[in-house]
Amino acid sequence: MTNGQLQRARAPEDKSERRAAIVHAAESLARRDPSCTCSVEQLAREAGLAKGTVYLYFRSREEMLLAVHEKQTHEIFDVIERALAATRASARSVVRAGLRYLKAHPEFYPLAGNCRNMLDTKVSTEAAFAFRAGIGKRLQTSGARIEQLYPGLRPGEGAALLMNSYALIIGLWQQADPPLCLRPVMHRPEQLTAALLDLWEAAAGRKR
Amino acid sequence: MTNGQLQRARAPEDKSERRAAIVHAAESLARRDPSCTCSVEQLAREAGLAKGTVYLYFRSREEMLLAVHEKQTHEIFDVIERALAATRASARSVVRAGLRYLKAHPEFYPLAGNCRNMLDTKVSTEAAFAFRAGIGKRLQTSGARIEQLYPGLRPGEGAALLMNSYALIIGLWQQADPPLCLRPVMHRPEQLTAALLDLWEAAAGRKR
Amino acid sequence: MTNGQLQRARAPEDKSERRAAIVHAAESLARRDPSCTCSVEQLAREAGLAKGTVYLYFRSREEMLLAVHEKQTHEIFDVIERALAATRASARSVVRAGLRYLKAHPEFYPLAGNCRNMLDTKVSTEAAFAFRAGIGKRLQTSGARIEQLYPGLRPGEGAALLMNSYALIIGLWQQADPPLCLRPVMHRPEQLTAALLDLWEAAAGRKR
Amino acid sequence: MTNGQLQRARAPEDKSERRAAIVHAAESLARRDPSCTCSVEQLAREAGLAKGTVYLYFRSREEMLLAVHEKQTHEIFDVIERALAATRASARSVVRAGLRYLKAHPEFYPLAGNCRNMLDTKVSTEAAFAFRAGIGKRLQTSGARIEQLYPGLRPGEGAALLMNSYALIIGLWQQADPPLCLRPVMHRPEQLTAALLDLWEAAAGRKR
DNA sequence: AATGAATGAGCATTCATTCAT
DNA sequence: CATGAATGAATGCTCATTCAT
Repeated sequence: MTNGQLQRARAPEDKSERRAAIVHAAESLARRDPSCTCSVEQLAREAGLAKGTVYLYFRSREEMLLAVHEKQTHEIFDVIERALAATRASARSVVRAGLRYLKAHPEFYPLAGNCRNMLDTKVSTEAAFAFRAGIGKRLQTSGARIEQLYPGLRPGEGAALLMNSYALIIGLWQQADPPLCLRPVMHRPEQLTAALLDLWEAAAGRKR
Repeated sequence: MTNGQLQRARAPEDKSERRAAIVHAAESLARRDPSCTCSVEQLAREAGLAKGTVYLYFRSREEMLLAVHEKQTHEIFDVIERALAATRASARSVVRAGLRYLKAHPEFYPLAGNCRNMLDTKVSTEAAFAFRAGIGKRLQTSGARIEQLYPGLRPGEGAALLMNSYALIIGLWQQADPPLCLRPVMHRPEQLTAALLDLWEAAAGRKR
Repeated sequence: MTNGQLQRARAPEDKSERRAAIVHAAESLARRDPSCTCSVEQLAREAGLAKGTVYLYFRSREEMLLAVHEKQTHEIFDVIERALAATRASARSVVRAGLRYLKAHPEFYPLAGNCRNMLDTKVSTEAAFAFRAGIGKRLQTSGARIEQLYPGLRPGEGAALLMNSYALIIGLWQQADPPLCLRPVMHRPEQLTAALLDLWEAAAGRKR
Repeated sequence: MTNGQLQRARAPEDKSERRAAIVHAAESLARRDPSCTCSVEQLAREAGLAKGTVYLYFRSREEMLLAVHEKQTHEIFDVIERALAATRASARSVVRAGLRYLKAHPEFYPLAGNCRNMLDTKVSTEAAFAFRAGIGKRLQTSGARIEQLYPGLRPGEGAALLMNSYALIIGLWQQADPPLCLRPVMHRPEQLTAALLDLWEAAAGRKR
């Protein structure tokens, strides 16, 4: 960086590193800005890049935000799979692990909430498909692990349980997170835990 | 209507009638446009009004959309309360009633999905609060009824069950509705029903 | 204009007046800026309007520039028709009249030169068609008058003569106007006159 | 080519060969893309080079396009001079030869049409001057040959005739090429030929 | 109250050009 | 010489909101 221009990423590994750096910068920015309406301008500034450079790594603003969401989703799966792999894995321990991640990454919520919108309109079909395929694979893997844990589950029900949990989490956030001025009716964190456990225990108790 | 202008709404009841008419027009429009990106221009045209007139009844575009969402949410509560009031009310019958409403009003989903965003940024605190309060009251009432039905529930758990159901519905829609190109991992409608029944039956089975 | 906002154009005649005012402003601007690359921003400023207002009267930047070109083209036809209507109309007098107009409106050239580009890409089909139809009609009318003047011409040859003249004028401007640093080979104004007269006299001399 | 880089052009003749190769690639590209809006990126790809390399041979995108135009213009002169050199050279045969070239190189038109714009704004004075000087020389040479053919012409009138013909061709293309939706008033190819012959025969018939 | 003309902030994206490698 | 990553100025257009009529 002799004169203000960035070190250039020439090798493929440098490039994916830079891509990751942009994603990381966006993640930080999102954490600070709960509404997650960050403009490309802001994103670039945060990453220490020129606007145009962002477009070397992402086809559109939303494709970039999707990448952030994707990264975080995979991180959650990592967490969950680790919890599932533990010797004393239980519904409770898995649920707790997932929620712990979310507590540390509150920006996950708005990103997840906008995901549908982004995929619908602003993301190329290929990118959308790749995203989905990646998530889908994790869902299958972790789902299968859950099915081992709870032999009452039929094939696919493990994945479904994960998806339901996810849906519940996002849905409750949308309804009930504080900024919503919902104090009077606000859900208490235990409500989410309890509901998740209901889902998991219903699964656990399933008999074929 | 001497000069192309609409009849004026002078009496208070005329005014709330007109307000309702705007909400109704927006609802129709939203049903036709699944992405729900309708501009104020379109909304006004659909209602047969001028753009400016909309702002006599709503402080912002978002407050108007919120009104649509509010109306629909109350309609769902009506449906659910009716189902709960039936002699042979059951988790299954209530869940069915709710899902039937949603099937007939697919525009509910995107509206609900964007609700959080709207409340966060574009809606006055009072309007947000009023919305929440209204919903909260329904939640309490219907929740209480559910608690009567399932005596194992503690106070508040009926409302929580409703909120959880709602969250699950919205969350699954966001993840799994077809436009998301999620075919491979796509949820099947039964998944939603099954998950909802899990929640409701867990509640039903609760012992103090 | 009590507070910086423009007087509003409500009646249809006010509106077309405003439209004309915008066209006029653009014309002035074009006269000052030979390259005619004016941005919408500039155009609006010149007209004393906000950017958005321009889009109330024109569907796109190029549709506006086309309107300028159209206006000028019709003005040339006016000039030519007047010359043709004179008692002692001759090739020379008509050619002179046209060239006099162009001398006073040098911005005509770049506008005409870019016209093709604009029509090809940035102008709605309807607008393009309307433009062409309008010009076409003038071409027929004036062409017919020329055919009266020179009875050797066959139907359509009058219009063709006008179009050829026009083409020659634009073409020579593109090749030879001073800014082109073409001093050494530069055409002298008489060359254009002479060439035009060649065309007109060839027409005049035509025998059936 | 050990590392994906092109063989380097060291000797001067290698360099002008590469320059010519770029021009050739651009010509091909222009032929395929009638609007001629090709970006430097595309141009470079077509030539099998990196973007930066183009800038080793041309100072700007426009200078490169100008080089294409220059090449084609000289080719037309070649054609015309060959026609003029024929034993039975006539206005008709020369005109025909020129038009035949254009028919085979439709990309000539947009290039010529944009030429003025390029020269005005995006091309260095030296490059513009060199271009003009080159064309000018050809114009003189061919013009002189025409003056031999038609002894009625005064010095310079041969060159003027060529320039006029050129102007007419470009001008009519801009007005009348199909994409302009000009069907009703559209010029027929014969119109161009006829007009050109008018010019040439007027010249031929000139008496001192 | 109703209207709709006027406003103008806001923004993603492109692409010619530069320059570190 | 060749490369292609980085740059960032440049810009047309939208649309929620205001306010003169």
